[in-house]
Amino acid sequence: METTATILHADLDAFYASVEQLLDPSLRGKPIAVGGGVVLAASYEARAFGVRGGMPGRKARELCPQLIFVGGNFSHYQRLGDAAIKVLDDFTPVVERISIDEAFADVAGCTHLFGQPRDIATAIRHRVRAELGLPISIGVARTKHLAKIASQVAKPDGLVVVDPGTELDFLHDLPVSLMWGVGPATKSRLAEIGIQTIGELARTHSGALTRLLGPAAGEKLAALAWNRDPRKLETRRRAHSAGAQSALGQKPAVARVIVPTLLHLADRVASRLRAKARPGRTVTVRVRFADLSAVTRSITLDQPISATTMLAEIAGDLVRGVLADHPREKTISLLAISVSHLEESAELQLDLPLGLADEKRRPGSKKGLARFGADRAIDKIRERFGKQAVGYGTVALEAARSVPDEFRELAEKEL
DNA sequence: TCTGGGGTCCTAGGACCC
DNA sequence: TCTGGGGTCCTAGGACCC
Repeated sequence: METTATILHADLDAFYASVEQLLDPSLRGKPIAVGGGVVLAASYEARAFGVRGGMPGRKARELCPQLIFVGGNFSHYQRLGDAAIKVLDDFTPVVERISIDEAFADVAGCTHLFGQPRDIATAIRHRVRAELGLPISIGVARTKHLAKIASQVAKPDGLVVVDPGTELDFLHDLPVSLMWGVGPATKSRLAEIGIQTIGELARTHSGALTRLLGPAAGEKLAALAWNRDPRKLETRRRAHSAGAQSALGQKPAVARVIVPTLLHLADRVASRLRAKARPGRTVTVRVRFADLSAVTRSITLDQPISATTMLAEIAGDLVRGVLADHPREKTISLLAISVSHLEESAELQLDLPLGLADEKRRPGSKKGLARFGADRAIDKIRERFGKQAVGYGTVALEAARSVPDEFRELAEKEL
């Protein structure tokens, strides 16, 4: 069955850094990093020195003394990322956005209008460059996995089309680390049995892979290594969970630290849930200790919640449980709250605190109604005057925050 | 001078039901 | 009383992705 390669994977190159260089021409051609304490993105000039995203700013400066740190024009990132995706939308409705700077598109249905997939990809790259001033790389293949690998190979600012018939030749010489689902742990496990290329992986007996990686991962990698990728594009994916976390440095594990932090995190999460009318049933907290080891604890409620103080109290109970089980840990370095099992709530009014044994939390109780009213009031004030107008203990946390809220919002998925 | 923050998926054991 | 099997949900942890 000889089909055509119609799946595109488009990926803006060094996105945040490219935007900064676009906005300030004096930065072009220079090694720059977006961020401060942590490198959020590095230009290709900086990458040549080994600077990578996620790296501590201090280490980046060691590797590249002339590195220029820039503040981050977050609103422009959102605007330009959206604009690039819109270019894809002009060619086909079958677009699956992966993140702010990356998307799949299937052009099978529009070649009669715009020509071969290669021509469409070329046109997209020209338009993004001409209209937005940004470099974008595109991979074209029959499967999502191969299109994604092709765009990685195409970078920076390139196009790679993998025609049917040449797929395995293309794939099998590449390192396994380019595959979806192969991170540091899997890479080193594969290396233990002498597998470094995708071809070597393809030729490995499936039983050996299953023993090494488990049934799901083993079969998946074996299939991908032979370019068998059944995944279709999903144009409308909704999030299954929403969370927030805050790195604290090294803080004592006491209520004075924990309570306001959880309230702030609960506020971030719960206000998003309320805004999209998607309360959730499972609350998970994560506590990271001084040595960066972490513990999670979760509870699944009978009824979904999205009230801020309710969420903060449940999270507090879970965190206290964690600390009670680890009495020797006196210092915490991170707290996180996540809500999953998200439901569709037709009416926000349904979201009263239900489902706990605690008498005070029964629906219709005065306390529950009062809290519900407080959330509504805060949501309304924010609608009118902005997020900063009112909040929970944000001032106290200001100094500890290492990543601006605007950046956090860029990473949020549509609920 | 030991990496931030928002997500997804898989695994494995236990509880519980049929 | 003992034995077997399958399915689903919950919890905790790990790996991975952007």
